[in-house]
Amino acid sequence: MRLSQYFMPTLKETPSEAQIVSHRYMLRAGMIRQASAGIYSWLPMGFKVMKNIEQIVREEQNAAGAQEMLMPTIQSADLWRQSGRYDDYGQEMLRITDRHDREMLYGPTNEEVITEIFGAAIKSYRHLPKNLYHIQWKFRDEVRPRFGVMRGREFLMKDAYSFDLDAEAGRRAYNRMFVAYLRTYARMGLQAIPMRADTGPIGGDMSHEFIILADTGESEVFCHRDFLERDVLQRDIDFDSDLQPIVDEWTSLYAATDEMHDAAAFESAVPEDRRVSARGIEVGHIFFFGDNYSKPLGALVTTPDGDEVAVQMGSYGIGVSRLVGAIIEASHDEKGIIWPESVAPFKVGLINLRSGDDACDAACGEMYTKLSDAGVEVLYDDRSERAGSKFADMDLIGLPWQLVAGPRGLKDGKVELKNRRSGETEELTIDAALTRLAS
RNA sequence: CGGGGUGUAGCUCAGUCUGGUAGAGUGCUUGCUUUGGGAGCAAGAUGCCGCAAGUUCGAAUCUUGCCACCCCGACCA
Repeated sequence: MRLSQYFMPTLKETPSEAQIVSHRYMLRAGMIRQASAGIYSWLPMGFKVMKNIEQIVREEQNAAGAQEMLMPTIQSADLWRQSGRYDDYGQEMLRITDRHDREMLYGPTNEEVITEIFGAAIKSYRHLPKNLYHIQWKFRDEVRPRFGVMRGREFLMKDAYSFDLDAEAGRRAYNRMFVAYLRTYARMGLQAIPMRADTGPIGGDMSHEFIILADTGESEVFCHRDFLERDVLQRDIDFDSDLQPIVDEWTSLYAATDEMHDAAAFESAVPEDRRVSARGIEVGHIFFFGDNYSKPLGALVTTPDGDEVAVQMGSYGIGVSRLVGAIIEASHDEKGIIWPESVAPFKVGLINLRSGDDACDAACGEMYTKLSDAGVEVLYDDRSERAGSKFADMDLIGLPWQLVAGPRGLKDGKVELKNRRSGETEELTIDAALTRLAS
């Protein structure tokens, strides 16, 4: 993509409404534009990042055996009356009336809809287990939206729902999602820590929040330092195998948000030099809830014995749009964003230091074409801006690599390759730089 | 929902107290000079001063009502 043609309205100054770093950088980098409180338009670059995140989520869900579908944003109030949540949900639910005076709502979550769909189609234990998910916009009418996309009212969420015959099978479904989540975040360059979450009236240990550490996190968290040194991607996962050992490995060490925190337990379980107390951002939540919805909504299956039982369910959410902000919170410096390569809108930012100069234009044109042909996504800054503003913009938008060509280096046939994260730069020939980036 | 605050150029903000032709910086346009970390000079364009009613000869400024947005708290993916 040539920057001269790309819609990327960057700002030099920070709009006054933005407080936290991800919000400031997303506005300054031209990734989003606020439409109204807690509701954003996603401009091309922000949209690209969100799509990259979504794709990682999708791949890992599929690998774990979940099947993608799509449910509507607008739901019927009647369905929610059956589950009893229409009145319980309160003002966070955006209620709508259609032209026939029918009560509708903009879905804040999808348990009712999926349970109805499942219940209408699946009647026998023979068709279990199932795990269905979608990636869809949700709306929760927060009293006070803030932090940009981290806590908007409208947000994109992946929510999966598992259906099993009994609680033991439900645990296996839960474990698959648990491990898939670890992998999903790791692929985005995040170290997410599963923390026990409140299971409410159901009880048990089958609810975890996935938390990443960031100074601007909304809640205080406490955990063992070992979590920060683990790499779940190192081993291959067979989702058909028993995943309990891996789950145990990730749940045996102390990790809790402030609501679940027990200072005495923390101190006895974790040696002093391994204790981490920090702030965290919740980027996912998994929950096993048994027959809470299947019972009232009549999602019953026949058992091998011929009995009818309500199906055992779990739900598994990942805040996709929130992750865009969360990744920035976890990965930035004073100049701007630092994208992990897996979610970066482009891999390389190609900077032509003097657009209009024949040698620079030719060298950049060649590099742009060859990288593009090699399947490398390049944002080519061909604008006739000054070097300083090109560097500043490129640092702000945080592409992993900056490839810089100017008259000075090109005299010797050299270009400069800079790693955004480390700041290291290297002078290379054009061919060497291309080889490096295309590999 | 309680408390506080702000609405003036794309963005950051002055001007409001004390009513009298709408301002600055930045960004934008044009030209020249520049060109390796947000350039210099010159010329230019840009506003229902959040909306509505009122007071007044005259309202960005005073009064009333409304709307929007932000911050703190309580609440949440």
